[in-house]
Amino acid sequence: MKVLLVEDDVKISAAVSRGLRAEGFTVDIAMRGDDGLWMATEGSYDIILLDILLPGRNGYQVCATLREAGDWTPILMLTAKDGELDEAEGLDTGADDYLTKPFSYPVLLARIRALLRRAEKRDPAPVVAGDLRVDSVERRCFRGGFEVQLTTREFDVLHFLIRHAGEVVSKLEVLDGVWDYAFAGDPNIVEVYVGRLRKKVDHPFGKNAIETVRGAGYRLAGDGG
Amino acid sequence: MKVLLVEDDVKISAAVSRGLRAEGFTVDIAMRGDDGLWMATEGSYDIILLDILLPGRNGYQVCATLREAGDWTPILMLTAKDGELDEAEGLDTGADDYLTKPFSYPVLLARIRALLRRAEKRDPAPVVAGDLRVDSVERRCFRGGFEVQLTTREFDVLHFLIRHAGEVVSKLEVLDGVWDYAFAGDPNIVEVYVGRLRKKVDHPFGKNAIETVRGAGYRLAGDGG
DNA sequence: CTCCGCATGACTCCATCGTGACATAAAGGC
DNA sequence: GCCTTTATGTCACGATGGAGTCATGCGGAG
Repeated sequence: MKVLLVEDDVKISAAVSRGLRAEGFTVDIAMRGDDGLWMATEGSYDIILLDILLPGRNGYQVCATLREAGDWTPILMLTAKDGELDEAEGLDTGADDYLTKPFSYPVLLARIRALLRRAEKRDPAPVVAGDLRVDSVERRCFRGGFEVQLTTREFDVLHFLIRHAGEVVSKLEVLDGVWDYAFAGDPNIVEVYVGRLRKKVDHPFGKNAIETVRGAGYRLAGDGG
Repeated sequence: MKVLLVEDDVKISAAVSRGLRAEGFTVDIAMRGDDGLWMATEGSYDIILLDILLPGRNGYQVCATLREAGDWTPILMLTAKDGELDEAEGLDTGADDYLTKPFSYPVLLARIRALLRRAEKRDPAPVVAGDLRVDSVERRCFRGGFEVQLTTREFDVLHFLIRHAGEVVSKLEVLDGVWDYAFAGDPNIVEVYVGRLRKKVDHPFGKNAIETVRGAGYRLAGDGG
């Protein structure tokens, strides 16, 4: 699960991102409104946490621009103090929820989970490919009815592949979709994780679920098997 | 990949074009708005970088004129300073993105790549010719309902031919379109790949899907068969 | 008939991918 | 608090398939 946190207060963003990462979220941080907009447009996030008062472009504008562009990623608005946010205005620009600072971490987490559940219901992403199934809320994976134990990263990679089942996804797309924006490492890491996944979820016999398309990337078999 | 840069500041255009050429882009430069418009109309570019303040005709006008003429080449607007560009206005004329000067080169490059990716996805280019069909997302090729295994290069060449189905395309055009940039090698490579494609996708009997036009290039049969 | 452009099969080399081993960092048990 | 275990990412090496080169043969155009 990828979270985009757009917040210029370093203390808050540090605390929030640390907490969310401990929960297994992958967190990207933007400190300016325009940067946040850019990252939201380019990246693919499961949820966006958006401060109102931001340099570059305020939260309302970011939110409105995203919605105009047809991006309906769940947005949770963060507002510095009661009254700063005209709630009606915030919701009118297309935000899904708002939270007034100071907020406690458990409350934030609860709101995030609630939004994710709601978004999941509204727009269910494919979670099944062949006899593979993932449960994104519980972070569990099943093959043919039997559960397979996966680590956080392994799960994220598989989840990403299932959401793009049938498509060829390049290693860079996987990297962008699963790892931090700031991840500067070797794309070889994708090969490593695909390898680990194959060991765990591929059929012992028969054709591989994750197919290598040389020079292009990987393809998870779609409905066909 | 061909880039049209419309920019009257010589320092900027020199720096940008040098950088982009190093990345393998083919860069054409126009210093006036009307020249840029003409080049955009005449040539076929993958992306246009368009300054706002230009002699001859400003960037908004160039952009709007192109869109009116049905030209949907991705356009990245460049604006000299914050505030010069009324963003709403810039986007309303049909620009796909905008970038405020001064910008760093990596940011420019990232934006260009993002626009190209986006354009690739929304590109409704025909992917069917006769009983041949290619799916660029799944990177698969079918002849008469049966899948044909192609390597990356073979796929790219066939994809290019199908996008130009019915037209005669010269070997150089194929080279330019598939090998993208500065390929220093033997143009004979195109003949080699056409040969390999014929082996894989042509009918064992009956007329060839890929026709040789001696002295001019190749033509992939269009809807006719 | 002759020439030039195209077709084709064989061959080489290198980029890409797969994998096991290892360094670090975080989590958990005692 | 210390030690063990598990997870993440790095690296290097080996295997392999495909990209590109080349030489030769063919055939249409003039």
